[in-house]
Amino acid sequence: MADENCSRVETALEILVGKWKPVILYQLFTNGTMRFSELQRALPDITKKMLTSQLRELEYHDIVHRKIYMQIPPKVEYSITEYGMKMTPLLEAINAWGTMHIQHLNELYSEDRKLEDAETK
Amino acid sequence: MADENCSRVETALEILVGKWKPVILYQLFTNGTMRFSELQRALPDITKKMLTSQLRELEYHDIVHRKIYMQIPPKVEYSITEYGMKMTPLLEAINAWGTMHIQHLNELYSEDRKLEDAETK
DNA sequence: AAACCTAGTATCCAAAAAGAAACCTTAAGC
DNA sequence: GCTTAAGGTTTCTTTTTGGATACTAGGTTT
Repeated sequence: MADENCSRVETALEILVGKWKPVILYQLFTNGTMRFSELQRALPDITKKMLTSQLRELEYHDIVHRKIYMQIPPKVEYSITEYGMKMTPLLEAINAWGTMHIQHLNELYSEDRKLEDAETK
Repeated sequence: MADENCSRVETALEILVGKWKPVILYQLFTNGTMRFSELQRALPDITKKMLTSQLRELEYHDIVHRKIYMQIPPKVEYSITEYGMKMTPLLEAINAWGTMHIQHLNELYSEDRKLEDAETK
């Protein structure tokens, strides 16, 4: 019972973590449908391998849809599924909390920065 | 601008990820104040090293408070800070989404299980 | 005087995740 | 018949995480 709540939280987190998923989701949420190469261009620091694996995981979770055009050279389009759209409130909640928390950390540790500023003068 | 929203999401996630943080938070949220050894007993699979490092990170983020009693043998108590309590709605949102998502995955991939069931007969 | 207690550190090692770079496919264009 | 294009996969290396074990401090108990 103790661990059931946790496993749900952990399940939810699995989908978000992996360093690149938030940015990938962000791209797809804001740009709608995107080709593989468009995602690569939008996220220059991610390798093909990583991009592929993260997209596959999101696809497995029914968050992202992968549409293959049978043509050469290949064309593959990625988009957020209808089910994936249901994540919007969650992402917004996380975003809101993150925003507030960055602010909070700033207030907590701003003393350090004041000292640094004073030293550089 | 594209990455600012992401960085907030990522900041929020940093606090939750690290495999053990959700369980640690769960313990502290449900049990209130706990000693180091109590946490160890409640989470037998986590090593001292991990428990220490996760608690220190949570402490840095002002989610967890660490109270040291100057006595021998040492006594240290951990608890959720007042600020940390503000995470409750977020944790509940993540938990709710996770619950729904597990259900969704079940429905999506239950075909496999039906086949397995048929085979074992 | 030896052993025990708590809350850790320190050191070393294994495993997992991530990155870099080369390779693959197949049709069209030069 | 060589190159290009898109969307990957494969292989190898590096980095990051996590775990096991031993050790510490210093007062209390045996």
